[in-house]
Amino acid sequence: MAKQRQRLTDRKSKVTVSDVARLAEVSDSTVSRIMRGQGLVAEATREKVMATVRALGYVPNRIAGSLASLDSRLVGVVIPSLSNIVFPEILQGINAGLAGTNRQSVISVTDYDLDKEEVVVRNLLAWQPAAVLIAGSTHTEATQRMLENSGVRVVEFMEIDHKPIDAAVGFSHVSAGKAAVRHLLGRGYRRFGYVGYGGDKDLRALMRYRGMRYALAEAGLSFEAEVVSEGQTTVAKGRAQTAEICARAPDLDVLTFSNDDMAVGGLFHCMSAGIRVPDDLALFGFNGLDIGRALPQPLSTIRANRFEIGQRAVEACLSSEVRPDQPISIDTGFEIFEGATA
Amino acid sequence: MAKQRQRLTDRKSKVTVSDVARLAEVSDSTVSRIMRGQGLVAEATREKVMATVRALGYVPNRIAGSLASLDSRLVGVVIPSLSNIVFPEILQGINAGLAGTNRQSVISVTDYDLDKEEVVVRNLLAWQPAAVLIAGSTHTEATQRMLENSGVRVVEFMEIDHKPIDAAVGFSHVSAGKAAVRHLLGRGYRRFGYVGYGGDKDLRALMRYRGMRYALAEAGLSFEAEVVSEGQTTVAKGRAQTAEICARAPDLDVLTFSNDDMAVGGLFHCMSAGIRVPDDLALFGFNGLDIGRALPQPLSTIRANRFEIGQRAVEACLSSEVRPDQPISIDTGFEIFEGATA
DNA sequence: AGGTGCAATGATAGCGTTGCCATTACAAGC
DNA sequence: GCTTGTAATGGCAACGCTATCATTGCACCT
Repeated sequence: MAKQRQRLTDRKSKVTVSDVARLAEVSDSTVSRIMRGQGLVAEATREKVMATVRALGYVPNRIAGSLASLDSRLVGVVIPSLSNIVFPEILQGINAGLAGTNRQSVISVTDYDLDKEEVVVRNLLAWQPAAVLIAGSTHTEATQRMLENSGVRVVEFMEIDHKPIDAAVGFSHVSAGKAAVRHLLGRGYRRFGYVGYGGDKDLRALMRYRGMRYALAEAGLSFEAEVVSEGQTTVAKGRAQTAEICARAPDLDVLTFSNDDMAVGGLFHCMSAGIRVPDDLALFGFNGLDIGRALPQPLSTIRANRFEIGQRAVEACLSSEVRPDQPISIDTGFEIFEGATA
Repeated sequence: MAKQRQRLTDRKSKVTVSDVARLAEVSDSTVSRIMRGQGLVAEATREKVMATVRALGYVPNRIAGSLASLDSRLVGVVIPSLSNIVFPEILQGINAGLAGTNRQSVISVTDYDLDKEEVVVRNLLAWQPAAVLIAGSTHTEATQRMLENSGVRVVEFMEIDHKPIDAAVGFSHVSAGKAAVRHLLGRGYRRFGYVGYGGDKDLRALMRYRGMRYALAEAGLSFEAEVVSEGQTTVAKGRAQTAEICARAPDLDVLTFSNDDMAVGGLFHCMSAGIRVPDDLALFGFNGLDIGRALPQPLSTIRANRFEIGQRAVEACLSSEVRPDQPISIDTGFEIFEGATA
């Protein structure tokens, strides 16, 4: 005699396929087929079932569905921050790429912390995603191993300076740093200062910085002053740090910033302090943000197409279920925007 | 004789609890207990099992776990946009509130489109979230019904101008609009212009606008000119639209903007056009963004604590599994930031 | 010796769906 | 009439885990 277990049932009197099937006088299979829009179903049956679906307010349980079909339709996205406008822009590209597919993104934020990234990746993989899109190519050993062993497609976006696990989409930050400095050297600047943030947390900012130093060294130069802060990038920080570097090293030609937010802050300082830009001091940002273009004096900067990075990252992982034989890198490039501040 | 079905097995040679259990010579239950950190387990057993977990690279399948325990540990978050900095800030508050709990957020974006919101909510509910946090209180009828019938906790954040389904966290945008205008009237401004975006999409901007009109009408006044655009808020748009309104109505005292982005653009236009702020023309924004404070001339605006909104929204829905008898509204308030542009 | 209580572990039935057949109904062809 | 083919539907195990008992082993009492 079967013992009747009670379990957590009664919980929320959820409506299930079986409820719908019973009321519509069809089998579970038929309801399932209709809800998924797959397989052959007579029009009359479909209407009858849909009517009861509406009547009962049935919402399919994707958790059960994913378990049964062994496909979660999820794409995990791992980014370091949401407050840096750059990442929301990439997310828009990702969502655009995902639109029309039946895939859905799940976003996790690491706060530029590789240990947090490890936790976040573990949690993500537990949801059996079809693919993982992750910012950057520097991870803890454990993260690296998890991603490799997971078997799912992994696209590392933002940078292509390292060899990817599976695929990478972005551009070379080292090259971008070099390009910025070479451009400024070409315009005659010689006395460089650097204003940055993120310390050793924002690894891409660090790579650009390295590229800049490399290009300076080529010309027998180096940064004559640097002011770097921790934490997130803000206009206010850029302003304060620019004030500081100006006080510390008054004879600089040009300041390069870790990004546009900071550079805009720098410009605001100059406006307030009566420093003429670019005659007294030139400013050069990075990212090509909207705000830089709208300034009274458009900001000189390097522009990268972030929306495209997101979109192509999605394409890269949706193109095939299996990883390529050789890791692939997709270069989305960058361009110098001359502006009026350098 | 049992027929041996093949099914999609072999798929990814996934490691399961049973695999771990067999190798560690314990039962599935014990492995499960250890992975969840619940129930009594001898230290020696734990170590033995964890060793095999590491050896096999076992990652628990949360899909199966959620189905079995009838608890997904997911909190759905629905926001209109990621490019409007305001929402990432709220997300940070939400993540902060979720930290330490075992809950995890899942973010969906609606692009200020109520029909898209409906789709997004349906997809979210299919994942059986423990709660749904959704921006705003205006939804399609179907969305409203789904949320009501889902039985899960629902927190509508950003505004408290409407009666919520379950709970609301935010402030009154109508009051904020009124407060802005009354403040400006108090400072002697009489000839008002409005520069906005979002048309009838951004419903909260619209409510603030209504509040402004109401307060103007109280004083026997109205907007003498308005320039409104579609789409998302940008500094560039603010600049262009300010130029337009200045050309169209040169005698205005003060411009109120739908938000700070637009107002910053307005200030940039004034700088370029040689319009003295606030003597020739005063500017008043909304949101209290970081950039407004860092300007050479701090932007006059209204500040709301968005991080707190996110955090308290989480608190509200985690405090209890069941809805309160009466819908509750939590007012996080706002404050006028005097600044130097009005 | 025989109970008692508790720590530790095991066995198993679901959780709500879907994949994979099997089955039915009915029209067309011989 | 009897296959044969195809559209439509049904039955049921399996997905990987956890909730809920049941059981075992052992120290400690009386």
